Amino acid sequence: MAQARPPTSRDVAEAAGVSQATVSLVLRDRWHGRVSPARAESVRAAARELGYRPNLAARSLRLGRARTALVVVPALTGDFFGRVYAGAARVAAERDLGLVLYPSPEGIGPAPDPFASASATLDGVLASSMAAEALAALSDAGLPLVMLDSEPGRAPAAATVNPDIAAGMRLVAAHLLGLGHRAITHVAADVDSWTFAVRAGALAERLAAAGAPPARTERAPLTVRGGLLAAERALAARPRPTALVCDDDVLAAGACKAVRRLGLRVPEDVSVTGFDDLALATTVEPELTTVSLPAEELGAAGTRALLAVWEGREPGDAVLPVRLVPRGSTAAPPG
Amino acid sequence: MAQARPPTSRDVAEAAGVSQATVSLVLRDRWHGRVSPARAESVRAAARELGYRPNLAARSLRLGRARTALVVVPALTGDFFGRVYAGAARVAAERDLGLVLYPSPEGIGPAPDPFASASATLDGVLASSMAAEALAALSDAGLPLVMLDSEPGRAPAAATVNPDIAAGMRLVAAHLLGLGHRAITHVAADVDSWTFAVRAGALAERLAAAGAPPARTERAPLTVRGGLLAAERALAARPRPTALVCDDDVLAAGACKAVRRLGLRVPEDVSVTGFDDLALATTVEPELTTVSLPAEELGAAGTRALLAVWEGREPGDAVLPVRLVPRGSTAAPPG
DNA sequence: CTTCGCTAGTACTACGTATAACGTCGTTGA
DNA sequence: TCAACGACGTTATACGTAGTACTAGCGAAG
Repeated sequence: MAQARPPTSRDVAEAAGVSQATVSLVLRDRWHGRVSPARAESVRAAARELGYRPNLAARSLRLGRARTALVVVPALTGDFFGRVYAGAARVAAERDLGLVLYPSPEGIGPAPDPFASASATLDGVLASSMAAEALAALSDAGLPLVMLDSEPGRAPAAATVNPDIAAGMRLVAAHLLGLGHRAITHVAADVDSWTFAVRAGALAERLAAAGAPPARTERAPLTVRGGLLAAERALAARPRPTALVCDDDVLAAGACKAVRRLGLRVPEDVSVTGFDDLALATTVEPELTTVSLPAEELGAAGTRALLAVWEGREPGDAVLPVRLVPRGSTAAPPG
Repeated sequence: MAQARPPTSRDVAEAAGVSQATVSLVLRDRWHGRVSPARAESVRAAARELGYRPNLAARSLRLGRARTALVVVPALTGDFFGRVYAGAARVAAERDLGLVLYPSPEGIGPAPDPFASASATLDGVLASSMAAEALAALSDAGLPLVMLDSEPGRAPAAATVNPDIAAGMRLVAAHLLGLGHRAITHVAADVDSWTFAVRAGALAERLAAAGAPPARTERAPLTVRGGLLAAERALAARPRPTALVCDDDVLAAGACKAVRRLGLRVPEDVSVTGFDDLALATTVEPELTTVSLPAEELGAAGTRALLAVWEGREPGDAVLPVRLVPRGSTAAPPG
């Protein structure tokens, strides 16, 4: 039978015939030169025997910190932030720190207090800029904050980690220009966020640099249906665009549907590009030409930045390289 | 300037000119008849003024419990468990309890200790059966455990909450039989899990009840590519099946790809059904006929079951209704 | 005028941990 | 011979909270 009450360090001490202080010293690996190796081993054995787990609440209380960060991501509806979290969790496991995942319930329901729902002492926050609602509550808490995919240098973030969105959009533009496209419509996410502003800016800039006409723009909510409707509007214009540059793979999936709904083909009649390289990109047909973002590395770098802050170093802003992944949704324009 | 150290209940007491005990009484709403309304209000005002937040570590330590549950889900790669969590979070917010999300990094990396990574005192676990790795570590912790999508009545789960998978698969079978299909192949998830065994059993049973020939079976890893390869094998058989029943929408998406890769059409030549009604189901073309599971309700009911356990009631096993969603991927067989 | 009861609080303690400060031996150098 | 020292542990305390047991004051009942 398991005991009703979980064993404490005092129970371990009693079992090993030492004081509670010694147990703490041994299990925290602070015993070298202060406890004999034999005793240390017997303490560890007793702890193992009893199935001792340190009470994290007591530890946090005593230490005044918890080596734990809150990871704030948008509502979990895709695979992108799952990958970000996986990267963060990998680093966290290596460096022995805790992560509490907080999926901001944007548009799903009222946001519970991130702190209360975390139920733990937090001493850092790693947040995606997409989780705007939750950030307000967090900003005035005085915790070190590392932002993912957010404008560098803006307080109160101690550091930012960004994929090189601008370079990605330039690669998309160059790819389409190289195929011969000139009539391009930008299916833009209807979200007021720096990351999307950067996409628009980089696209315009690259087209201008090539002497191509500027892209038209259709705004769309960040859903498949949003992409579909925006693309339908875009394709109704004359002359018809030969390429649709979408801010996101989800929008691109919708755009592909719109193209076919009008009796046209992707990519023969209209090329479509996505962004993010979600699982979705290789699920739909044709598979999407898109920009692959280093999601895992984003989470990992963010976590390292937070560790840097804790250790008193200045992490600075990081920009991670991205990659164009040409697939079946782009081809030379017709004619 | 914010203070270096966050304010404690003692700071609030000093500001309000009362004792720390009074602060605790007032803020925990245990003051009725023990503290005058005027004093109570002044305490609340002082707390607001200072931006007081109770130290959760201290509270957990004192109370010996945290009203916090660990939610164990498989690695976050789709939208299903995001919805489960949203449902759980909704109930948690209503009933004032904390949830810590633990995405089991199956196949992604080594599993960190669920307890250590939660960084909080836990007194319950809500777990999906799909997160097998993490469950081993959890099972011997002596915490109340509510399982989602798992065989009822198996220890150590205190309760289970399941969508009515068997009914769902019977609906699929009836739907296809009604359309006239007789040559059916089951594209089965190659995962040793109760939930998939139930699917196979219900399909076989329903076909037999209708006097139809039994389904053939092709096993597939739970990926788009897995579904594609399995469906290719299935479609190579003679006579060729007229319908592919897939254990999951992801497999169904792959199956659709396989059909088209062989120069056939969905649903004119081959019908395809999915399961789960993921976002994916309405993203691919044609949209998938599938079984919609009440994901949010699954999370909500699981959380309620955990609350029941905490309150000393016996929650019992729950089965939630499912719904067939006919869409474009099924039609009458050719000929 | 005592005593009871009620209101409106306060003092104090325990939760489990980490660590600073403090013994207590046996050994060693002068 | 004795102080000094190192090796090995222990005692005691604080972290912030919740709540139990107490007290003080005061009006009313006896």
